[in-house]
Amino acid sequence: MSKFTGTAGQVLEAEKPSVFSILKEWGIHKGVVAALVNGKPTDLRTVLFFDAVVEPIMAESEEGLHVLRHSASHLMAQAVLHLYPGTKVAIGPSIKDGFYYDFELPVPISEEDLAGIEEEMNKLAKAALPVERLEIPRDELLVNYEAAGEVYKAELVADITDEKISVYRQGDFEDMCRGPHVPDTSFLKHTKLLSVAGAYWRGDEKNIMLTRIYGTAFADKAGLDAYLKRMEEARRRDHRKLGRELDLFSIQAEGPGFPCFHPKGMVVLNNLVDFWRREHIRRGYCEIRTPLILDKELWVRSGHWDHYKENMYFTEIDEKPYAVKPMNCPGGLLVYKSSLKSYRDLPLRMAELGIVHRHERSGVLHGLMRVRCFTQDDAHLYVTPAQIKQEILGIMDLTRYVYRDVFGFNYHVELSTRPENAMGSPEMWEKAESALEEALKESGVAYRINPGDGAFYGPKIDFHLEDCIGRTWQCGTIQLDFQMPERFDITYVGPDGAQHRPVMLHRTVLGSLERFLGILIEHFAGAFPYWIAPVQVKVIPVKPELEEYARKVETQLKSWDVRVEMDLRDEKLGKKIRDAQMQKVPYMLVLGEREMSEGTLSVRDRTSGDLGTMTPEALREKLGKEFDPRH
RNA sequence: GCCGGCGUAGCUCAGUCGGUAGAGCAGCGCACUCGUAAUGCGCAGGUCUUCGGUUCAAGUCCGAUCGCCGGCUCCA
Repeated sequence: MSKFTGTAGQVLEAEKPSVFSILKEWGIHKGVVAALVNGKPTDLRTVLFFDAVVEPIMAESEEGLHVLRHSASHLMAQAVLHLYPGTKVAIGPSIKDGFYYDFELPVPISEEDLAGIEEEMNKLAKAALPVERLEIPRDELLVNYEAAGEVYKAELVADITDEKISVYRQGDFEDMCRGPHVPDTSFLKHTKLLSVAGAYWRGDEKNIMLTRIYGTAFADKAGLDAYLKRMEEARRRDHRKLGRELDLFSIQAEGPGFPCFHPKGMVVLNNLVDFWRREHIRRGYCEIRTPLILDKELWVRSGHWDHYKENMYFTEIDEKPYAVKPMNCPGGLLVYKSSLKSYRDLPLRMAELGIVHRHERSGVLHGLMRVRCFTQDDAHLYVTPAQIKQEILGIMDLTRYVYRDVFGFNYHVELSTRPENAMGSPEMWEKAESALEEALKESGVAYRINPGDGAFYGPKIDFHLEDCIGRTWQCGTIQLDFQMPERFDITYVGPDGAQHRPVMLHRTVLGSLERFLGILIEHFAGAFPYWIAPVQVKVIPVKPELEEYARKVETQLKSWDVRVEMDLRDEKLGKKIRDAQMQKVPYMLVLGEREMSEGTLSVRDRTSGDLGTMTPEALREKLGKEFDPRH
């Protein structure tokens, strides 16, 4: 007899019960997909012969969905093998919001084929095939996979040293897997296949490209429907679609990855930059601007030639080689070196809205999020070693202020460490990495380590913002660099009168104006906050005869620095309101005979609708209270 | 760059079996003189991405090209 304890104080003594029977005995078996046995995820079918604490994993919980989706990936693999005999299976994990499975298929498939696979999955789900766990000796499994021509599975087994490997079987399908899984396939009735894509075996582009099918699974229909609806909402917010509809920017075939900003997009960018500049001045930064094109020799000296050439564009001037800058630091260093620096100048915070060009591979371009020319809100801080931590904390404070307080974003922080093509000694890297980590710890923010993702000249702290469908984009970054100061032999005169080497911090807050704008568009679904909206107020006369009064109102608003547009088209009021709403203009002023005779305005808010009439002064006061980080 | 898909009017999309291109919105004109999310009528707008091939005939079939979309790899 073994003794089992539940988390709500349940107790049970039984002889070799299954996990499921224990939960059933306690009456908590409904909606359960697996269980934690002494904290370890376990199948419901598993038979226990030792004392244990047993806790259910509910289908709707995060772990439950993980189990469900992982099982769904097996179900999909089974269906694919039925429909496409000869398919080799690779790996099929659960991921955020769903799952995928990679296959080598005998024939290419497209999204049109997904319906057929779904149908087969539903058939298998209905059949309620028991999902059983087997323990197979490693060597036997390896031989079996090799004999079956399952080269990918064989490769995976070859890397495992355990004596026994667990395999899950459902009907005619078996897959090596840690589990746990649902007890039978009837748990997998709410699945949806989403897309098919290519994916390199083991994520290495030197390897063969497999076919990956993405899908998702939920505990019930409501969960699945809610997810599909959320995806739809995400598409509605896509910055590429809104960018066109709101006439913010365009990217033409003549310039792939090189966006054109339209007048309205420029208003947003200019306000953003205006805010950025004020905030930096407040925080003790100065601003510089360096050339887009500089002598190739500079890039050899900086190490970019050796470490970043593939991403650079080159040109020639008077038969001498030049490069288009992919980063701003070398130019900034030239400015630093242009005069003698004293310790009294440090920390020296030199900001630059630098336009950089980088050759990005064609397949990675994505609206404003991934482009080939972008404006970094860059800054280089030249500091003494003793000032490093304090300056990093200062940048983190600025970042928190901009992301959270000004725009209301969620973000997370990563520490990216030494990459493969790193420049400089391992000791320097260790020193730099621990300095960053120390600052992170002191700041108290949660962070995770992103190994091998540092810049070639130093480790970095990265700030990631979420877009509308939960994809995250790196925006801000703080990079600690001992290399460039050496390479460029920059110095400052210390209090002792001797030459000392400063340390360099590279950092951005917004990251790139382009990407940040893309994220702003999606975050606000195009309805920008008042202070940054391209058009803040739309003046709408009820009929053409009121043009004169409308012009008067327009002039008055302009004199208050309000960005105002008039709609003088010979259209019905409803139409003009609708158009202004769709352009997401924060305020609409409806002007009719009544307003003209009283000298008032009828104000409509884009979210709450008609606010009634007010005097121009009252409107001015109201607009003056709108949030603006520059005030 | 790689895998798969898609390119028809400014935008969103029809276009059957290969027979010589159509709608809505936007634009322009006219009428309506209008009160909080689409007034009506008319006009104009296309080398069907581009180049080549098959065919009596190609938007439609085939190949390439450029671009875009979803991923992978790579990155702000």
